[in-house]
Amino acid sequence: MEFLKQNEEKWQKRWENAKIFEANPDPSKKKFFITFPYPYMNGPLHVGHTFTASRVDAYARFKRMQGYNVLFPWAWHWTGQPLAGASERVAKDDKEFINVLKEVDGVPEEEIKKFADPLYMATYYTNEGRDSVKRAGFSVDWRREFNTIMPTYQKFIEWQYESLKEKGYVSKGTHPVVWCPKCQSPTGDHDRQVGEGVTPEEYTLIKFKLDNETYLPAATFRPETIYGVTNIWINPDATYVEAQVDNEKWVISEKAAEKLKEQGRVVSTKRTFRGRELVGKTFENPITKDRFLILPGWFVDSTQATGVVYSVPAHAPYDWLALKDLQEKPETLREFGIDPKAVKKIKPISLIKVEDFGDFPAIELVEQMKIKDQHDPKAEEATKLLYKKEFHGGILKENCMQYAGKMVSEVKDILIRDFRKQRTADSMYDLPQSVICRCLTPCIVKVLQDQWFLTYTDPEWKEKTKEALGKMAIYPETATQWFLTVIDWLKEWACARTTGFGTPLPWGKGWIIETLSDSTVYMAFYTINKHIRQYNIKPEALTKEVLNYIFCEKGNANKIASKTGLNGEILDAMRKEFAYWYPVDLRVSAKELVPNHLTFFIFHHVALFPERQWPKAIGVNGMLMIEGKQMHKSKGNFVTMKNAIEEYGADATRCALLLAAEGMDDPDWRSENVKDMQNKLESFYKFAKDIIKNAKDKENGHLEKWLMSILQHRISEVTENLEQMKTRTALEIALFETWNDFRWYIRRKGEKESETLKEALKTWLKLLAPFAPHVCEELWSEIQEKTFISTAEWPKPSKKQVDIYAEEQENLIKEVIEDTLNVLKATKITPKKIFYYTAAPWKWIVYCNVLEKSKSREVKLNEIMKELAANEDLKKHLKEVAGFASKMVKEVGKIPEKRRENIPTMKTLNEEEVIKDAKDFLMQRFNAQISVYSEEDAKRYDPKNKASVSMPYRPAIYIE
RNA sequence: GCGGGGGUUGCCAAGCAUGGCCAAAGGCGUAGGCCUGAGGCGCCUAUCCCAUAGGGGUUCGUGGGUUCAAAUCCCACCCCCCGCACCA
Repeated sequence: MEFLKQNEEKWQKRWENAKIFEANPDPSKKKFFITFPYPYMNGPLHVGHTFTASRVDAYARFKRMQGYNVLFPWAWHWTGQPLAGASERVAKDDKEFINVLKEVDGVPEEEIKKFADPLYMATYYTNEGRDSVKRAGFSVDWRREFNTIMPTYQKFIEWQYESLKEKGYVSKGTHPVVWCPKCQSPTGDHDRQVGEGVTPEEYTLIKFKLDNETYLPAATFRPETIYGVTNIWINPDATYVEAQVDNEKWVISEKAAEKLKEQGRVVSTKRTFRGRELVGKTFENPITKDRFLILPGWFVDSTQATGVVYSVPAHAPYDWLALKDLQEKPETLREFGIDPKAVKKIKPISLIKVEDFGDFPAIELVEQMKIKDQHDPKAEEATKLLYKKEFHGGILKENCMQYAGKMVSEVKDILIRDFRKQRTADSMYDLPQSVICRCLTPCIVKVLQDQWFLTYTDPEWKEKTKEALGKMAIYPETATQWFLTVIDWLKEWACARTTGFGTPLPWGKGWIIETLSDSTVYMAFYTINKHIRQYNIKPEALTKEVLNYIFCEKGNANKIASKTGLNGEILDAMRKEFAYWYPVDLRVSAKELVPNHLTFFIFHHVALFPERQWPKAIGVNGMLMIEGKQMHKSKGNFVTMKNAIEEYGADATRCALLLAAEGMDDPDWRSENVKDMQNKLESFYKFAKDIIKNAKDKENGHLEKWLMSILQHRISEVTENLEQMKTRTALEIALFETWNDFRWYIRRKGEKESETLKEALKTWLKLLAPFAPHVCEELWSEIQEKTFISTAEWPKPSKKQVDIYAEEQENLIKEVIEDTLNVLKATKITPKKIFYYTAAPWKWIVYCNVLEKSKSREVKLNEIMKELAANEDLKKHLKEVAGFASKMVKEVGKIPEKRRENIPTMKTLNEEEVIKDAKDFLMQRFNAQISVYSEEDAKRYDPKNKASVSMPYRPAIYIE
């Protein structure tokens, strides 16, 4: 229905004109500062953004209605490489890419050309994005908007980084990256043709001694196995070099020498030769000082690490297979001038004790798995299996010197550290698989020098961050554990890079602060950007002193003002604005940001701000799926925010998304569901309008009381769930459950012309307004409310309106229907007459008694009987009481706790009257005549003598 | 591999933390009826199996266990999703 969509734009304009979402400090009101991580502007906003932002907006609107002064700002992330990369592809006339921009992003032809300028591109998407956000009806204060390359923002980031450095959270060091030699830049996952997800791995190099001055560094992930070395493998056909590496003479593969040059080593090659030259020589184990043979190993990949491999046949299947092979080929050995007897003598050396295996697990595995030779693919499998097994469950044996008796997993790092200290070990990086850059150049590992890091390793910083986390509310709570492990796992983070947009590192020429590092405390910038824009404050004025004054209350206002030329009052206003809004009360994002952004967000806040300004809460949600699949531009299933809203309208889009998931579950966007939601909202509109139009009868019968009573529960439920960011549950109740209550009322009443319905509708609209604000606003105005529902007061459940008796009357009717249906179903009778016989008063006494007893502990029949026997009213029925009471004990178990408490407070329910009252309704329902008697009514019609089986809430039934 | 989250009745999805109110909410779909000129929309009813009297049986990834009692607790296993860093 077009009407609802037009309606949306109408209300968006009105909200804007009335400035109801512009929030200013108001000390008389509690504040609530809620944020959505600014989106990266290398493309349009999509339904994933819409999902998270809808949660943020629903919460913002909820809090606003609760009377909080709510600030929900918005900004745009321009920092980083992809924006530059994307515009470069346009500049290079990348057809495929341009097509995506046209087809998926919907960029007009004439605009695309201008995208060769990355700033133009960013501006374009930002403008588009702003339109979409407004069209979604998000309650944003736009006066605080910015992008991250604005000079004023950059002054803020400079302040942040200078402060971090002063506090000692920034360090300088080296860092390995996957590097494209041609592009001369790190090759991120997105820039790769081959090798997604491959990261540099650090090998330990054991420096075996070839002679007094020459080392043969063998690469390994298992340096503990040095105690089991029996020989070294060299590929006789590969090219090796003798090279000066820093101050030592190393023999390594030619490739390795090249690699080491990129890893901060000074390498000069002295001599190049074939591997076979080394074969047959001996070397010394630097730990045990034993000497062993170098043997030919064709399986050695000289392009991997140093091209030198040491052999531990007891624990490495490949080594055992290769050794066995050679032992059976004396002629090959002779070719290399090796005495076959010497090789025959080589015995595996056992050094790890591991469950399920004897001394030589590698040999056992080779036999068990029937691995033929080193070319058998099962050899790889066996290697992995054994590695895992020995790492987790292995214990080092006697021959491992001071490490004997320790678990492999716990001693590994210590051992590496010790070996390196003794200078018997070194390290190098390499890629476990090949990585090829988009430019088709094979990548290498480069160790970047002079890299700047955020020292997330700092134990005190970690501790403080955990403390902050402990004080925060995390929605859902299950995400807390994840945050904790991330805080522990985080290592030093390279916070600067050399290309792309961003704020230059204030002290490091050529470095730009990286995207995930310039977006951690910028929420503080929202608080002052209002003034910066309003008074056109120049970036030069935002000096360190000014910002220290605003954010840290350091310095003297007058002095700072006169020094910078800033108006002192404005300076103070900024300081107050920050002090008013901070801390951030809630930040919400998808779960993919937990391991980086959201955790950084906590880290930086605790580093820069005092405890009272630490964030209060984080909400985490799932990742949006499209028709059950991940959304990807390349998969052609990319849905933009703009398109979604154009097609379905803002309210339907929001509600469909919110209804799809909560917690960390992934919501699924299904166009069918959204379409359906659109229909639902339309019929909701009609339904509500009908109520408004027809409201005239002012009655206050039990049905009215029932409706108002139920509504109070709905208010509590929606409020409680929303409070916990359970947006799905909250919406489900606000929309569907409440709707069902209204339907029940109307059906029972037989018409919908009551004033009570309209009153209830007002509350219902409020409960729904955070989710579907536009349609609610429209209906609110049709009730002739002059205010905005967006700023109306959130309903509070009223105890006075809760009417247990009215609720129980309807519970009785529902149970009567259920039982009747069951009988009809079992008997397959088409009823003409239905007779109900309600339980006698004495049964109610017993029933309530049992209920009361059941509240606390297990019901004891004999105790109950004692009490009942004393009751005057039961004297006449004493014989029946025992049997009935025991029956009730069973029956009562099926009743919800709440009702168990409620029912006895009524003492009794006049069931006969209640059912008689609903006679017309039941008649319609079953299309039969309805008669009601009390069980004790002597004149009742009861041919099958059913009446005696009646129980409270379960009248006896007879159908003919 | 490591870490985090999950696997519920045709589908989506509640419930599982505090075992019994659970044959298991709600929505969708499907079937029947009403409404309509016919649609769509809306409304009502049904939707694990059996049952001529309100009852019984079998279900909650798989296999065990604890218990009077398990979707819910414990153990093992299988499967799916997300993250693993210089990149937004």
